[in-house]
Amino acid sequence: MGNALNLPFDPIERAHESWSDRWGHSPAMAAVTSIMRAQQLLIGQLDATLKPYDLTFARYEALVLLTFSSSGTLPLGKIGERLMVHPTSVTNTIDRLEKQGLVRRLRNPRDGRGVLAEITEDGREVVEDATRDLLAIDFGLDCYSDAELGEIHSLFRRLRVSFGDFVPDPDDESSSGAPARD
Amino acid sequence: MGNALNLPFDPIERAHESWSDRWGHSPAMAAVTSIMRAQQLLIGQLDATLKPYDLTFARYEALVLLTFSSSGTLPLGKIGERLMVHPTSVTNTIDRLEKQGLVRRLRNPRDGRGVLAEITEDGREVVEDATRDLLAIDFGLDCYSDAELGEIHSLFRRLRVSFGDFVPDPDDESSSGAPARD
DNA sequence: CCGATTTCAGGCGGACTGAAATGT
DNA sequence: CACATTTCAGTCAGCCTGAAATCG
Repeated sequence: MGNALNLPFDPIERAHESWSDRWGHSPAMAAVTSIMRAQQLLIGQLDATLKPYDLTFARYEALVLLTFSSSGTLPLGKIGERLMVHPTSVTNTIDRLEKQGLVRRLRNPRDGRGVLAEITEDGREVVEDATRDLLAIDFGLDCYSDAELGEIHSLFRRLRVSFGDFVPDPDDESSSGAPARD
Repeated sequence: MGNALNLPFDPIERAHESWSDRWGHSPAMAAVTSIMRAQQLLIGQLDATLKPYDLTFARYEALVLLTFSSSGTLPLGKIGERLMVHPTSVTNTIDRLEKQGLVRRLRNPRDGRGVLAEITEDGREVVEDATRDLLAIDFGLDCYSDAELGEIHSLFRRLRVSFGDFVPDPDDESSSGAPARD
């Protein structure tokens, strides 16, 4: 996984202190470095957990998305939209999954320009097994309570809105992180 | 930057709903996908902000670290330790910064095995300018209050401890995220 | 000789750009 | 024709492994 440094001090805290001395206290600087490191640790553990299946978290997500479709198929473009990844990355992801026999490509019967990815029986089995393993490690977040996980989810939803990922439903107060006032 | 999808729905929320139908409610799954997306958005904006200086956030961090040293120098190994990156990644980072004239390599006078990276005058200027720009966008986190930023920092400190990044000072209650007892 | 530090060669998965192929 | 969808070729930064070189 490449971590477990066990330093006798917190390197991020130390950087934050030096930073404050030079440019002034910046909670944003401390937070952003924390987020970067957290993501690095999490993706490391998730990918390590999926390694027995020769999957990465990105490919796992694509596979899961296909199981959510009633027909087990989705146009590549839809996959890219839902996973928020570049079209060429989708092609690459589906290429790998297809070589592993976890999906197959079909011509889209309703649009000759399009291609459908269809999950195979092997793919469905792998998703079930991999999901069991990921749930067993709580997606790397077992140090948090459900309430804290909800807090994280809610805080970052706001960030995604502010970056224009999606337009929040004005009737949904959970999108703002604060109670709605009509 | 590659984002600003402006979807009429939240793709992560939708995935979470389908997930709940199939494998049960998992706040961890929702949180981890939020974290992944947040990191992707943030690194995109940080790197875009640093592009005029031909820097990435990773190289910027190395440069900043050097300014924190009183001599303006650090052994490469120390840089790797503080930034929590692989030794070969440090070599690569310093290579690039050296080609840009922002650091230079020196033989470590106290250890013939070691190499010191020293920030140049150009390097110091670039750090000041780049820092100004990053502060101007609040490191991409301008949608949060200082209290929320502290919350994020504190929550992820706990994650980093649980992954063994460092051993928390037992006298420091901020390391646990919960009040200390005796 | 053992161990620490850094470098080098090389591979890998992911993200991107630009252009092409194909079909609506 | 313009437009949408996917693919291909190629580049790039990042992260890793394994082996070498250098020195304590």
